[in-house]
Amino acid sequence: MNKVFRALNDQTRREILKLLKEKDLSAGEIAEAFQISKPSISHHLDILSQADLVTSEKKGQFVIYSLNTTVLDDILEWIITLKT
Amino acid sequence: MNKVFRALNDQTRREILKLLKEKDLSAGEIAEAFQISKPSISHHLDILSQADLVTSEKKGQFVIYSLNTTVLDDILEWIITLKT
DNA sequence: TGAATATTTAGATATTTGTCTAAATACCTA
DNA sequence: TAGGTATTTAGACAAATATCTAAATATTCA
Repeated sequence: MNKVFRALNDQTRREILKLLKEKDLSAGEIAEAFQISKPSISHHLDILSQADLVTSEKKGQFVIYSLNTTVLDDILEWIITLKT
Repeated sequence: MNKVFRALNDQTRREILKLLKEKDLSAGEIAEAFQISKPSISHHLDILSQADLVTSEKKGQFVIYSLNTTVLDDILEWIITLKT
């Protein structure tokens, strides 16, 4: 859960998740949505992957990223427990 | 919301919130629950305050900290929006 | 095969973060 | 008012983080 909190603690990464909510995207398409360099985006995607918030699949030259929200359940439960 | 995510991105601070869920505690009582120094705990409490996750009130020599979970609603909504 | 495209890896750098000790501040009580 | 307790502030330092450019790797296709 540590890795998930860590991954969520960055505006760029949170926006990447929002983008992937709409549809799967290649690394390049994700990078185009931001002003920062492709290697930096690649790094953010790696952190999101480590937290299991995204999955990726190689499709030819492209790497397609998808949102995985199942790991957010632990966070939700943690927060709700704190609130109740 | 940035500050809340930031505040939650630390194991010690998350444990402080858990403690405060049970009951209000002074800074010293909180510090006793951890192996790290009082100034470090004070710093963590400051970050939690900045995020509005805790409130504090001076009671004589003591500063009593209380949990405030209302700011977690935004986080909950953010996560749920991502999931649905 | 070789050039073009997509992505990641490597290495560098500035900033942020978590921690510490020492000192300052605030309050209580004898 | 002086000494003791509680807490925060200041300043230092090591580790983690976000970013960059350059280079490496993987894939496509003419």
